[in-house]
Amino acid sequence: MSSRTTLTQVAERAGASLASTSRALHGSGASPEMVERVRAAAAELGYRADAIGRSLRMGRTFQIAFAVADIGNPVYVEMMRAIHEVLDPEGYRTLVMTTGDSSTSTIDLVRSMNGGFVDGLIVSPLRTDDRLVEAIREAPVPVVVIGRSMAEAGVSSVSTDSATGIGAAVRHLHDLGRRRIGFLNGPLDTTPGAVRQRGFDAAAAELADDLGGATDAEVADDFTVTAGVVAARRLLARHRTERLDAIAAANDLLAIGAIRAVRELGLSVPGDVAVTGIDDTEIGRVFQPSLTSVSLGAAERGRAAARLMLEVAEDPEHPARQVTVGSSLAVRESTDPAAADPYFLAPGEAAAPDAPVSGGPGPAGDRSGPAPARPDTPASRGDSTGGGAR
Amino acid sequence: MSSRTTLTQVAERAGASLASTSRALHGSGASPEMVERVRAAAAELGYRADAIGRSLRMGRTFQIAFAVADIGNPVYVEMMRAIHEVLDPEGYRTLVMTTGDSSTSTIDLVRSMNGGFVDGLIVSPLRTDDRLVEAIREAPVPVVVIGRSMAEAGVSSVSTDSATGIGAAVRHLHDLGRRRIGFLNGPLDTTPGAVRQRGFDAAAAELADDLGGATDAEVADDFTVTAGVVAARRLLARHRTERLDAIAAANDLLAIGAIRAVRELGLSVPGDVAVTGIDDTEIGRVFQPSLTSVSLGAAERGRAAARLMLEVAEDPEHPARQVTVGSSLAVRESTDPAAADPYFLAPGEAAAPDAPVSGGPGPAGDRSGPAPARPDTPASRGDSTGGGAR
DNA sequence: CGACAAGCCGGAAACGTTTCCAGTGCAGGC
DNA sequence: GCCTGCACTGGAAACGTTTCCGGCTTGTCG
Repeated sequence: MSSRTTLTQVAERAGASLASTSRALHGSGASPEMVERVRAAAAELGYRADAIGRSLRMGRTFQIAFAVADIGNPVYVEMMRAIHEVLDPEGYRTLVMTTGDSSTSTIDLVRSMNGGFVDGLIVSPLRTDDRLVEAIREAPVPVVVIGRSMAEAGVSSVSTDSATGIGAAVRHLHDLGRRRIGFLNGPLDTTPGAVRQRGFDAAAAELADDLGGATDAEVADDFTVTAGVVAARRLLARHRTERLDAIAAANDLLAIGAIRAVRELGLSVPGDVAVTGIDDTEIGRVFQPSLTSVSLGAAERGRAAARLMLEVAEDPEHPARQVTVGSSLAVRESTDPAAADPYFLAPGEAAAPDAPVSGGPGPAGDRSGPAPARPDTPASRGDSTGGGAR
Repeated sequence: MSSRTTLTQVAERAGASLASTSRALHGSGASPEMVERVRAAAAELGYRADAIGRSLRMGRTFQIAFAVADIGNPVYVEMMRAIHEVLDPEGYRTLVMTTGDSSTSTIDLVRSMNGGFVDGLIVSPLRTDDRLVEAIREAPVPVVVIGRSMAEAGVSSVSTDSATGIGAAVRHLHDLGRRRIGFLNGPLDTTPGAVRQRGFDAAAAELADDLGGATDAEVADDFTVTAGVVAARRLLARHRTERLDAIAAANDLLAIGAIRAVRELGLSVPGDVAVTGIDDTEIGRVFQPSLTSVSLGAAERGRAAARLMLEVAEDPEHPARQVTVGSSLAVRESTDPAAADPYFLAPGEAAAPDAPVSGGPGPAGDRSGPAPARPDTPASRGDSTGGGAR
C-alpha cells in the first residue's frame, strides 16, 4: 500500500537526469553504463512505470475494448480468450464491455470511446442500423467489427459465411435422409438472425424437390436456451400430424433448447429428431448428446479481429481490411449416434482440446508418452472449406 | 477519427478560463450562467473529458481488475457479470485478467498492479501460498480476494463455506438412499480442492455408520469436463464389483464429466448413479439430466466482492472486511428424476433466472403476469454476516 | 457609507512520463 | 592544432485534467 515510486525518485537515486533515466529504462540512446546504473536504482526501489503518465504523454493507453451483447454466450467467451491471447503478448490489456442488445446502447458505447481510455474497440454488434454504422465510422479510435462486413464504412471487419454454414447443416441433415426439417432461429432483426434465415431459405430452396416444401421456421425471442425451448415447443406443435424429423438451430444454445423440447414430447435425439447447432461451442461439445454444429471459427475470428486491431492501432494510416473466416461442420451425436466424440476418445488420453491455461504443476506426468492423435479442435486447422460432413 | 476536443478548446469557445470550464462541467462552484455557457460550448464541440488526463490528475483510473485462473469456467463468467453490474453504475470499468493457474503467475499479476492502471484488484486465486499472500498484502492498490478468508493479511475477502456445501450434497445423496458414494475432486493443492476434500471427509465421517466406510475419492487433473471424464472412469473402475450408486463432484464441470463416464458404462443417471455438482452454473442447469448442484452463490460473491472493493477504493482508510456467502442445494434431475426444473416450467413462462442482459425490446410482454415462483438466486440475501471469519 | 463576507473567476501548479533541443566532452581527420 | 562529427547528457516542454489560491465583484449588515 506504500505510495508508488516515481521516475524522478529513480533519477535521483541513480544520480542522473529525468531524461536519461527514462531513456535508460525504456528508450534508446543511453550509454551502457548509464543503463546499468539506472537499472540498479530502479530495481532497488522496485520501480514500475506508471501507466497513466506514460499514456498521457504517448497518447496511447495500450488497452483494447471488446464489446459484446451478452458475455453469457460461450461463443463470446471463446472469442474473448482468443483476442486476449493475441493482444496480451503485444502489451495490450483487454477490456470486456457489455453493449446490451439494442442498437442504441451499442451506439452509446461506441461514442463513449472518446473518453480516450482505450486505443481501439473490437465490437460484435447484435443489431446494426445506419446510425450505428455512422457512429462506428466516426469513432475517435479504430474499430474492428466482428460479424458483418464493414467495407463500405471503411472499417476493418471479420465475418463468416454463416449463410453457407447453415447450408452445410441442412445438407447434412438431408444426406442423413431427413426430409421434414424445421429451422429454429433467433430474432430476425439481429444480424445473425437475418443472415441465417437467408441461409436456411436458400438451402431449403436448393433442396426443395426432395423436401417438398416441408420446411418451417420459428423465431425465438433470444439466442438463449430458455428462449429456444419455448420456440421449439411452438415449432414442434405446428407439426403434430406429420412430425419434423430434424431441427436446425441458429445457435448452439437454441439447439440445446430444441433438444429439450423434443424430449419433452417423449421423442429421442437423434433417433426421432436430429438437431444441429451453430457456433460449435464448448457447451455443445459437452452436452449429451453432443451437438452436431457448424463451427464459425469463433477463436479464429477473435484472433483475426485482434490482429486487424493491432494493424490499425500501431499504424493509424493502415488501410481497413476485411477478413473472412471459413466455416466447417462438426458431426456429433445429435445427428449421428455413432459419431465418435473426439472429446473423450481413448480413456486416459483426454487432453482438453483448448488447453485451458498454462501447463502449471500437478500430476500431468502421465501425458508424457507419444500422445496419440490428440483430438484437435474440430475446425481448427486446414479445413476452412467446410468439407467434412458425412 | 478526428482528433479529440480538449477542455482548452471548450474553454476558448465558451470564452471562459480553463479552471471555470472544468468546474462548470464536473466540479462545483460555478455560476449557473457559466455552467450553461460551458455546457453549450461542450455540446457544440462534442467534448468528452479525457480519461487519461483526469486519471493523472486525480490519481484514480476508475478501473477495477478481476483476475481469475480460467475464464472458461462458467462460474467465473457469472461472477464477472455480477461484478460488472455493481461497478458499472458507480462509474468503474471492469478489466478481466487471466492469472494462469499457478501461484507464481498470480503473484506476477498482483505485482503488475503497480503499473497503476487500475484502482483495485478482485482476484480469485486457485492456488495460494505464503508468497502470494505477501504479494497481496503489499500490493499498491486495494485487493479483494474471493474464495478464501484473508483476515490475517488485513485484506478484504469473500468466501463461502463450501465444506458445508458439499456436506449438504452428501447428505442429500444419503437421504435418497445412496450408500456407496464416490467423491470426484479437483487438484488437492488448489484452495477449492483442499477445502472440498475436507468437507467431503467430514460428511463421510458423520455418516460413517450408514455408509460403512464405502466412500472413495478420486482427483482430476483439473476442474474441467475432460479431466472429469478421465478421473471418473478411474473412480468407477475401482468399484466394478460393488458399484458406486452416487458421485459427488467438486464442480459442475467435473460432474458433467462424471455423468458422461457413468453412461459410457451403460449405466443411467440418476437411476444407477446419482451425480451432484458444485457451483450451480448455467451449464449444469441446462444439461440433461439437469444437474443437482450446491450453489455457492457465484453472483452474490461477485456482488459482495465488488461492494467491498468500492468501499476501499473510495476510502483507502476503510478497514478490511470479511464477507461470507451462504450455500444452498438445488435439487434437479441428476439425483431426482422427478425434480421439476424451474428453468423450463410452464410453456411460455420461461423467464431465465438471471435475466441475461438489459430488458431491451422484443416480445417479452407475456412475462407480465405474476411470475410464478421465480427461482431466486439461492443464497442471495442474508449474507453480510461479515464478522471476521471466527 | 464603510467593512466584511460570500460568490465566483482566472492564473498557475501539479500529476508522471517521453521527447525535443541544446549543450558538453571527446575522438578523429585534416 | 583546429574543426567536424559523434555519443551522450540534462533542461524543459508537453500531454489534459483538476484544484489551490489570490483577486475581483457584488451584496449585506452594522
